[in-house]
Amino acid sequence: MTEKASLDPVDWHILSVLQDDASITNKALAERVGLPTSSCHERVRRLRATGVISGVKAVVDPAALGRGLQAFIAVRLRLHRRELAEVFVAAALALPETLSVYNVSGPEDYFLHVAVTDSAHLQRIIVDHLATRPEVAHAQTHLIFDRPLTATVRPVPS
Amino acid sequence: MTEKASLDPVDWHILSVLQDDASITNKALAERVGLPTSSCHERVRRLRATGVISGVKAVVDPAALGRGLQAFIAVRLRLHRRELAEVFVAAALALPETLSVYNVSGPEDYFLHVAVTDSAHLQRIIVDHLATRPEVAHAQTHLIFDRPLTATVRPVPS
DNA sequence: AGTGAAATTGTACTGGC
DNA sequence: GCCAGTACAATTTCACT
Repeated sequence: MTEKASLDPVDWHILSVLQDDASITNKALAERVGLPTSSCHERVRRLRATGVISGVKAVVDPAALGRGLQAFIAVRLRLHRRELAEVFVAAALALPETLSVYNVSGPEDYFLHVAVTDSAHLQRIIVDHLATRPEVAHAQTHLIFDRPLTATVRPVPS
Repeated sequence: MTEKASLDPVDWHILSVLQDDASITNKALAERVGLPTSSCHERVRRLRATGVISGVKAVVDPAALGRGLQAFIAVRLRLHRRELAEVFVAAALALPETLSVYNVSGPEDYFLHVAVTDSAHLQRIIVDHLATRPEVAHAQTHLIFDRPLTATVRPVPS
């Protein structure tokens, strides 16, 4: 199951390219990594089959849809309502503004990553859909400045 | 610039599918949304041209590569070293374990999203590459339980 | 103008070396 | 792991609502 397939430098090169742009044709990818198309295709097939590449997804920019403000909302649940965690998670995921929900350790229980139009919109979400939930003890907002800086999964020298 | 192109329900349907799996063929996508291939292709082309779809990326699962533990590291910088923020960000992105860096408001200045092999590995990163940096005042770790639950960008009823 | 159908060009993918 | 063939899909063109 967790048989971490060991990747060679060419595999990492392929992953580097595909994490940046997976709409590249196999032909162009093969050229960039210096492989014939059939070999390159087989490499990609294996990376998918072994679960290293878990999927290929279109990235939608919320800012292009008028939702240019992103934030993390750190939520603490009431101790005696922890059994309602699943209810909370379901409600959080049902919010159309939600991008991701992280169940975390530490003083807070959940991090919600949301994309909203402006601070008023954010305030409305928190007041109407989070702070008023009985299982929620506290919600702390962290506005995200600029754009999130996203890196790729890279090899870690063991 | 920020001309939020108004999308109809079919566009949202397309976005919903492509955010889940962008490796679907245009033909299959057209069938699922009930459109001829040419119309569907044109819709997708426009979504890309207007920046709504900012890219197509392969999703790499760190767990399949032996990095099954993820965490947020909330970092607070020293007030009188804020001008070194760019240096810190560069260092954070250079860490191969880093997935994303968020510059946030609130008591903390940065959230680092990292993927590591285990808690010892995480400890090593923090001690060797974060806590010892002169501009870093404090680093608080939030382990991420389970898998992050990721949603898609969806329409928000205005 | 944007949608529906068909033809062409190119690539993805499967056999064999 | 590399080469060549076959089938299929992406993309353009044209007619229509």
